Amino acid sequence: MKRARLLVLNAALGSLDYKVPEKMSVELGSVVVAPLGPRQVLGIVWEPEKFPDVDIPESKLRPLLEVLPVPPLKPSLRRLIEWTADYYCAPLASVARMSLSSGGALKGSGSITEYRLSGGLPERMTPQREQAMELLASEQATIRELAEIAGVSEGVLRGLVSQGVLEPVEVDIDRPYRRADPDHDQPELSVEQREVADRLVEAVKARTFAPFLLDGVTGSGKTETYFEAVAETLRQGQQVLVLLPEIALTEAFLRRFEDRFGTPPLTWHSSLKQTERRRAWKAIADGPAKSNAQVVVGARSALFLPYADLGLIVVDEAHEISFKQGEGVRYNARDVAVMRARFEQHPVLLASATPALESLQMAESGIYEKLELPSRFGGAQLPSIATINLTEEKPERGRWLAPRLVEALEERLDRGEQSLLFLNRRGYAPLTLCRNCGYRFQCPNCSAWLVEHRFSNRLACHHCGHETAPPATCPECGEPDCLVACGPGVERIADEVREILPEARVAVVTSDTLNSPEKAAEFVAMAEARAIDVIVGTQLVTKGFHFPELTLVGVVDADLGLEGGDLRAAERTYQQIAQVAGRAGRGAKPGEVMIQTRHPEAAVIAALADGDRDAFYAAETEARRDAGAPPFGRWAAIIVSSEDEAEAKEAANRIGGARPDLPDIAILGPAPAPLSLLRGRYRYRLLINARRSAEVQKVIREWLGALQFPNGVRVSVDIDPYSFV
DNA sequence: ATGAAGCGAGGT
DNA sequence: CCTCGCTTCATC
Repeated sequence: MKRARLLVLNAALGSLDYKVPEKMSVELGSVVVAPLGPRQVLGIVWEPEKFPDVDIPESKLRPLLEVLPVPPLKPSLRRLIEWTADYYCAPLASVARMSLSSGGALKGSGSITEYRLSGGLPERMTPQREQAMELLASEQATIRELAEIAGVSEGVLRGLVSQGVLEPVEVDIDRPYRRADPDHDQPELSVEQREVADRLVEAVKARTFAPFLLDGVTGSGKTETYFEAVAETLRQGQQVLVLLPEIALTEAFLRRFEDRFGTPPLTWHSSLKQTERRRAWKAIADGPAKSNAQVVVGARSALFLPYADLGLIVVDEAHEISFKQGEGVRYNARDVAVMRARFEQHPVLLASATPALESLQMAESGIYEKLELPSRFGGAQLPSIATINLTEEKPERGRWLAPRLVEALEERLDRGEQSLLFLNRRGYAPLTLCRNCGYRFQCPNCSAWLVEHRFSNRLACHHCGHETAPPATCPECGEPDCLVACGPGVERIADEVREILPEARVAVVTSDTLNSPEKAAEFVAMAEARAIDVIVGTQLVTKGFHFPELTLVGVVDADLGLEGGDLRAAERTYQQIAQVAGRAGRGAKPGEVMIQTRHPEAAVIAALADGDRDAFYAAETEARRDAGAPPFGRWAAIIVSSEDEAEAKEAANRIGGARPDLPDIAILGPAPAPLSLLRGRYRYRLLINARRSAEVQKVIREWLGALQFPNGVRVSVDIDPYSFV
């Protein structure tokens, strides 16, 4: 009898053995459906020896039900899944699930039915029908997805189907994509770019593991340069994965890609529709020869897809902290990308103008090969940077922009140039309080203030999504008209700009306003057409945008990111400000940057003002070395949470009580986490600081493995944490 | 994970 | 003697 050991896609279940029916053929990596009690689960056939000490008698084995018609997961991907689970102390099943993220939808193949408007009208118009027809004007999707988009029930849409208003379209999920042409439009590269491109092309041809750090100043043309490596990978008949940190970036990126290769790449991100996801997944697994899935541009989740033949990974804006997943499997896509390249034996490129200290260190120690683009493309100059000391040059009362910055804004408007104001705070004001009794609006589910959003007239929690309308009277003392907004958010800065420059066209750019690829595209088009004079934005505007007429960047509050004692605060502040400064003067006209701060003497701010990147990295390196922080030591966090505060505290104390006593590992806490209440759960945290030589993961697994916790308690481990909330 | 079984408290 | 809600157990 043939036996198969499955990695069952159910966290905490581990492996289960099954009988392979006579006429069924499975191999390692096959994706199968298996019976589990009264249910069915998805599983992956795995090497039995990876799960030792299992000995189940044959009589207990039930037969597998079905093998899914998809290529088996390759050994390189299975090793990557194992490595990720091991390194980040996550269940194997949770990691494996990311590879099969279209889930059970892979059953069967062939076609599915989608619907679109036929142009006809219903016999009777109802408000729901009208709403549906308006919102679905240019949509084609399954009934379920259309219902979601239109905000009506599926019944309403089925009514429209029977009246012929929505017409069915058979969609073949196996239909291939359009083929990209590596020689569609070859750009002129500078000498510098050419050298870097040649080195990358050579590495792609070599078809072996080779990690690169592409360190190029903002506006140096990194994308065009690595596109040459992409082109070579296409010529080799292999696949490319480009990881980008934000969806807002992709729109501009996709256009540049299409200009270069004649067709847009596949995209992979959380807002893909189910059918698009299925099609992309299948195409990626089937490989470029069959499906034309040659280049995938995606968010970090694209990293675990089952590429048939990957030949290159590019991590663009590799310093971005959003590559680190903050919940579930807390992996860092930048680091896992390097591991994947190693397992698959191909080059990997980390590109950034402000590399993470860890990446620079790897380059310096010769583990990564460093490639540099030290000057801007097309002769553009890097912007000049000045600081404004807010303790000396004070903004007017109730305002946030210093007179010198206001003057500079006026100048740009007169000259018809664009300005960008950066403040990493969404909404109108971060805190609302009652003038009469001092009541502060707090989230009921989180230990955080509610942020006023004046544009949508809501008080919102940025952690859990809780929202209320601002009341007319204070909920505490009942006084009317007594609520005051404290501190600025981007909306408030935008208001201030409109007051100072009434004729300026102001755009607020945050994840609230640019929440879809369409909105992002619309913003880029307006900015390029110079229909916007002043952009006020959060960190979203620090990335990737290229507006040649933008010549002034104002950083409203450079000190914001330095508060709170985050281990990476200085580095993040440096990166954010350097990146946003990099938006200025990318065209023919020189750029100017003004940084408002109360601490012009702080090392980060001084380094930015002097344009002395090396000084910043040197100071930060020393600080990290002293603190035993990465890359010189390692951090990990254990987060204990429960809806019951006493229970969470109890569990955390028990973990603390069982702490191992080892010479190369220091354990701090437990203490309430900085956000001690988050989404209705009370949180306690232990921090672990280890020497590089310590086997942190092993220690943590053994430490926590020996303990048991009540039902409502969740214990999660964060290796190399980025967020310290 | 998640359904089934086991078990004490309180109700008929 | 039954029902409800909760904990414990097993799933190949």
